[in-house]
Amino acid sequence: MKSEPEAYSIADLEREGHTHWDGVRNYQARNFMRDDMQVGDMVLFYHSNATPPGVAGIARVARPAYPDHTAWDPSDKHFDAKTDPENPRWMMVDIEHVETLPALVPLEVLRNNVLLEDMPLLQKGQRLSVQPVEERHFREVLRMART
DNA sequence: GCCAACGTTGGC
DNA sequence: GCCAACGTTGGC
Repeated sequence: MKSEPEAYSIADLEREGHTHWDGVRNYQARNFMRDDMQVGDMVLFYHSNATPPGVAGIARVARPAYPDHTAWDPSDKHFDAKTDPENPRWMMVDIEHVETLPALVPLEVLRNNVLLEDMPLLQKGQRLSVQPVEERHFREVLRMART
């Protein structure tokens, strides 16, 4: 899961303990949350639009997908006038903090690891804020974070 | 259904 | 700030 640290960082998650992942307004990203994320699933917390960008921590899914109420709040940045509360369009999950990595694993370092070359995050043009991670990639990123 | 215009993401 | 990539919108 990606977040711009100026908006919400791993430090924010560590301080709060858990959060709901509101504001996703992309159907593919929503579908991953709604269809594929289960309580207990582990999450790489990625800092996007950062200097440098990279994996900053680990979280865990704490609640399966449910309607994102911010879609109906006209004062919210991600308000969507076309979504009907009777038929929710946008969903979110809750995540809880697991670990703030001792040091960020930069995107550039990830790109230099051949074991990660087919990781979705690193594919050209990909920009989904929620995307799947294979276990082998997850483990490799953690191994890199610990060395 | 096609596609141009526009908006967003996010690395650099 | 620039720009590539991609998604959405809306006219036709």
